[in-house]
Amino acid sequence: MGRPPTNTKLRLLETAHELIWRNSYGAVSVDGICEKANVKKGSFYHYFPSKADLAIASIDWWMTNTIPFLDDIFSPSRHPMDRFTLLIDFIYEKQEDMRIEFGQVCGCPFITLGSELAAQDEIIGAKISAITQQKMNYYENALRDMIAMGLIDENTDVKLKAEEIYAFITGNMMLARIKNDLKFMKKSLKPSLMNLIGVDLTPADLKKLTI
Amino acid sequence: MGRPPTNTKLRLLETAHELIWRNSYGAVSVDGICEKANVKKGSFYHYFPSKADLAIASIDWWMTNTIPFLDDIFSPSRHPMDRFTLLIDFIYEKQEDMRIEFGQVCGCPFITLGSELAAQDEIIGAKISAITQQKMNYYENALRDMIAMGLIDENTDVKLKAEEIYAFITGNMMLARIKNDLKFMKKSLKPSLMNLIGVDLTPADLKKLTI
DNA sequence: TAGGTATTTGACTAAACAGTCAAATAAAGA
DNA sequence: TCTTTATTTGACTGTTTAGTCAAATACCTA
Repeated sequence: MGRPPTNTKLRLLETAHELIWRNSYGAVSVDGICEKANVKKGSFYHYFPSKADLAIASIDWWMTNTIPFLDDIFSPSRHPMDRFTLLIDFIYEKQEDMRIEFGQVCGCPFITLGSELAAQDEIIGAKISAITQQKMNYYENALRDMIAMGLIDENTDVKLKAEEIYAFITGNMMLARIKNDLKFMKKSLKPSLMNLIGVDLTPADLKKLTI
Repeated sequence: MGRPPTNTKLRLLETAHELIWRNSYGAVSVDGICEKANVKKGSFYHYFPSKADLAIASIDWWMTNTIPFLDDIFSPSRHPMDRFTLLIDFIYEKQEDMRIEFGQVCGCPFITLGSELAAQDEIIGAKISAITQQKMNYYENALRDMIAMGLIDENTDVKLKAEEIYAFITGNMMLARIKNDLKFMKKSLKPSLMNLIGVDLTPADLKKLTI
């Protein structure tokens, strides 16, 4: 009974996510989101109590969308080194797509938003921290498999190493956004990451890791 | 002849820098900066043509302030490993000071602002990219000394390694800001960085690198 | 077809926003 | 003391902002 649900809420989530990712939270207005999503302001506030709530919801929605991809990339059926190289491919391809479509390398939406708002809104800080932890769990899992396979030093502190990996990838995405340039990510991120992880590769193997 | 200069412009630069660093560009208003700096709005626009111009000027001013510290830390008279450990000390102490004073780990002001505005304003993107390069030059210089001293592999690509170092430190500062937490930076950043650089250290030496 | 309910609409507010300007003021030098 | 010049002031504008609300609408079910 009653009027059936529409895709309005989803359109707002998608639009907000895209605009905030491409620009910033502060540079995007509720009016701007509504216009792009073809939604009237009254509808906006029917679905979301505030602009900040939409931002948080859009982050949740994007992470929920991302998990199946991470589950695929970090499938235990894959060789653990392939998981990391596939992760970099996945990241690079998305960044390159956006650069082509919007003329702008956009970096990581979670980190960009978190950096902007963490100091003002501790809910968003906690949310992004949780996502960070969630991603590091995939890394830890893969690192343990690498130890089991004798690919890296068995004394590796996997929690620490996972944090290093996350910080390294994050830093590179941030710099790619600021420079609006994917050269480093394309040419060097994979071999640099393998070196950070502590995998021993021949120079010939390293060369193959350019995207 | 004429009325002598005052410190009004400097007060605006300092205040803008602090407020934008602690919060974000979008969350800070011209009115807010003026109030905190005890400057009337008319004076603001006497010194700066726009809010964006002030932000750029405050970044320049902060980098100019920072250079003497970097020159000291990266003095060729120091052992190159000490340069990097001192750099981490320098970063950590500033972050800890701000955490105590403002209750917030603030991260890197250049990167935070760059990440927020790079997509909207390419002048600021270019400015932050230049600062990034400037910092990496210090790293490269130290890395070359490390090669000369036989501390790291003589085939190390110093340009690449400097980029890795910068991305790694940047990523860690960003995560510290988002989590509002300096634990990783205090406990693990130094040894992780040494490992990334490729210095061979005994476990005992590594332990000493906690701040 | 009537009743119930979620959705949509557009006009509305009040505050905050960046930016303007002419006039007032303070100090140094002639 | 008068001129010159940089600085300061405060009142002003027009726009954009997030958020409100009562009424209208669409559609499902009984």
